[in-house]
Amino acid sequence: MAKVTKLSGFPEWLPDGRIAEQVVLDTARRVFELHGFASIETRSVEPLEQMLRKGEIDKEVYLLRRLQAAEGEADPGLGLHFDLTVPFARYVLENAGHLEFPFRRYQIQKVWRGERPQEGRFREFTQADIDVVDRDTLAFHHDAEMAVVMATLLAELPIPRAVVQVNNRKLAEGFFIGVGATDTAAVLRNVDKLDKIGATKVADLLVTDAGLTPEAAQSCLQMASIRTADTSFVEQVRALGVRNELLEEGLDELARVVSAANAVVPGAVVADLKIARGLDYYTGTVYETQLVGHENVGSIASGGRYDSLASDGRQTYPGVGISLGVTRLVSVLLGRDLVTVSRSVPSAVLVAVTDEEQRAASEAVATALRGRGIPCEVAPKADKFGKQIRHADRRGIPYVWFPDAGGDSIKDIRSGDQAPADASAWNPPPADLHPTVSSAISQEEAP
RNA sequence: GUGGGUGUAGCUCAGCUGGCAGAGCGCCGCGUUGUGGUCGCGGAUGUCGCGGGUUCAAGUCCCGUCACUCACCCCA
Repeated sequence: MAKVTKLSGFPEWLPDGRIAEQVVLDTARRVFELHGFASIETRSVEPLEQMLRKGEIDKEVYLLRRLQAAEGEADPGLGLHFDLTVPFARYVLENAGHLEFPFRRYQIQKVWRGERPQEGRFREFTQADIDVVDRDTLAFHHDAEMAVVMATLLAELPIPRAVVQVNNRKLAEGFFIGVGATDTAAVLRNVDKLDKIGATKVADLLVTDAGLTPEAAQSCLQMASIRTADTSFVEQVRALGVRNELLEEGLDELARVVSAANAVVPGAVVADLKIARGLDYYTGTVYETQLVGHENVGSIASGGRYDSLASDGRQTYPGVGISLGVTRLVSVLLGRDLVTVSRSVPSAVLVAVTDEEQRAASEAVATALRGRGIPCEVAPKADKFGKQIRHADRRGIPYVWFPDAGGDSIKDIRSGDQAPADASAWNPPPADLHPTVSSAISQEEAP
């Protein structure tokens, strides 16, 4: 199940890898729809100024240019979308008059980023995104709902255990202000490196880069190290003795998310106070998701709350959402051999061809099977039966059908069992009807 | 964008101070003339990334270039 990469950062899977990806996509759609999210698709391009608002010129956006553009022709200023949130915000503004609020939507599409590729980092990849958006104010319980839906989705996939880590930017900012920080963004950025470079180096950076006193740095480090599966983080933070109004608000919000989520998906959502996520538009809750045992590939699902997802000047639209990195997840599953795909083709049955004069008889069998929903294909050549069986074996097709004027038979090539069969009545066991994707390893436990 | 590493068969790679381009796996055939897998025997496969240079001679040394890859930045 190897990855084939012609152009770095633009992954293409082999057929069995694609089957694994489709399981993720199908499961995402099913779980999202089960929770009442409506599907939309937005165009692939957005005006540049939309994507680069707040002067973020450092974003690696791919530009759209016409090959035959005339000399001096006006630059359309279009780029391939960088994420699904900005296009969604634009869509909400454009269609506000036609939408019912609160509006719940899911969106599964490719996005493009011109970054340097690495394991789990691509220039073209698929995101599966859910958001809830409302006018003026958005009920807070949706912050817990996003984590619950994503945890539910991930729990249904044949993958290592996933943990949604939640933090709250009010909590972090309030705490940093409470210890005297002036550049809270710098504190946040450095605290986020805790896992990667360790406590002592972060402490140094908090003093040199973020301008904290050594005591304040220690305090921030202690706060950022807190991680609990329940609401006990509140007491742990309070024990550090920092007092701030924004901090209290954040503590309250995060506690509500964690307790509400744990009531639905116990253990799948934890409070982790070092999660920074989103230096741009997130204003409250932030999410990040790790695959247990594969933390180094980064978050596979992230998102957060934004008080003004969109604004038309007279009305603001707050939202909260989370996005699954489908390509990142699938690339880890395939690249690290974490899943087993039962076969590389949809066919459950290969109908053998006795000789080319008898091909019509084989086609008739296939038509009968297909009429009853059994995916099958007819052997491409009337080779010796040994070769036809091998053709099926190579693709993982479990059954070979032998037409015979004296009575058809079907062989399970895994067991070698062969039995008489009638194309108008035979059915494979349900487990063999479609390719299956299963976990290749036993589930790992959390640290 | 910055800094390392690697490019040899379909895949994973070996190839010494320059001297006939290799192994394992896979693939094809036969044993087994219409029932695969195991086993045995046999066989095919190369722009040594690309371009230039040094040399009697370059996969090997030098220069350039492209691609891939890892880390940083940032993020799904």
